[in-house]
Amino acid sequence: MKERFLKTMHALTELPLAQEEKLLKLIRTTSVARGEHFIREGQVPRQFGFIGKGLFRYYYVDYNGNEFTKGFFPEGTFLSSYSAMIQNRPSYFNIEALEPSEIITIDFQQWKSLSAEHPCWNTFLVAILEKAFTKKENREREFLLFDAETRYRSFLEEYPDLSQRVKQHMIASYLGITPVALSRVRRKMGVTHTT
Amino acid sequence: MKERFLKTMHALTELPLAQEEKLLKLIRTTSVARGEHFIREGQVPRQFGFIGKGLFRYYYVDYNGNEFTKGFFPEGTFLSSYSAMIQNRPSYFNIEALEPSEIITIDFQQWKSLSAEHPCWNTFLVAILEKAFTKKENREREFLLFDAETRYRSFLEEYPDLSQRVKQHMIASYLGITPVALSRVRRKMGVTHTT
DNA sequence: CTATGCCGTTAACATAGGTTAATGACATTA
DNA sequence: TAATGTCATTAACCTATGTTAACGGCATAG
Repeated sequence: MKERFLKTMHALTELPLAQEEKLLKLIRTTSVARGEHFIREGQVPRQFGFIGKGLFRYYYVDYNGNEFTKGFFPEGTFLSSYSAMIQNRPSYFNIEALEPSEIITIDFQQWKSLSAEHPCWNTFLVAILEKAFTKKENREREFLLFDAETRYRSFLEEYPDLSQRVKQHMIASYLGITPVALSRVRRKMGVTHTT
Repeated sequence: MKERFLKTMHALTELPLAQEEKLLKLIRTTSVARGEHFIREGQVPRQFGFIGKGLFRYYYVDYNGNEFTKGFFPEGTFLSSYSAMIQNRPSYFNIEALEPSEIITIDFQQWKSLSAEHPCWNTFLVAILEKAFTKKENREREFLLFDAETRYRSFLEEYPDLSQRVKQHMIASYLGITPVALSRVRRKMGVTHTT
């Protein structure tokens, strides 16, 4: 897992060896059972993570108790309620493991101290934030321009494996529709149900 | 305008005087007429801007020619098709002045050279990107959780002055609905039309 | 002043998607 | 095996929003 983590880091920025070693001293590894939460709505995040193995989803719950999936995060991606963490306020959403997962965690305060030490960390942050921003921008575009069927096709293209790993009602909640509506879209598209 | 620009920069990061002076050598000021475009879909952005006075909107056009407003940007904010600019690819959306405006422009290549010189520029970028990300995240949340009326109320809260400065069909296209639907929502809310 | 065009409203109708409930497939547990 | 629970599908009905078209107010050009 550490290797995958370092590979991902290196792809995002150049890391001086001394800095890399300091970072490695901050990491902890944990297992997360399926259904377990990395963060719950209302909690102030004190750490962020990196997924070595497994799958997570971020989701909101509305005033009626309905769940809306903000995103899916598979192995090789970072894990955090970022806005809440940097503003030191409660998270608006939940992060839940959809599969038994192995993750790395890093304490945010320790990370902040480290990142103040060397400019490479800001380069890293810029790279991460640019990626995240571009992704959100694209999602905004799809909500503005596309109907449910087109958003579903786009989801299938972007995450070809997830339609096998994730329950349909969660995909529906990611698309902003009900499971019933997704089922209708699938029938219209000629997709057939496989368990 | 230069003063406002510097004030905004200082609010985002600490600028060594030498760096500030170099930045000021890069800026150009321009007037943009109402209806004129800062960037058009399909163009590769070569510069970004800062709005000293006026108002802009970012908008997509779909395959049917319908316009969808991505966002409104008033004085004191930055102006760019950021994802396209950093990836050196054509912009997916247009940026248009809704009012006669005064802006500062900065050439992206020159900015890149400057920003490589000193870590303060990455700190600045991180601050900007965190803001932009948080804003997009919030918009995603509203599309997922809220119906059109709730999104309209939220728009009115976030941009109290814009309902006076912006035509309703543009507000509708920002909310992801038609002008007809917005008019219905307004009637239901008891809002009365003032020109 | 008059003609024109743009905009917001309204109405009538069409459609996508929400809601509820029933059903069958499958997996889990007693 | 039987009982239970979860999930995707389907149907019937409902509601929000899209589409088209008519209308009136207002600004602007002539």
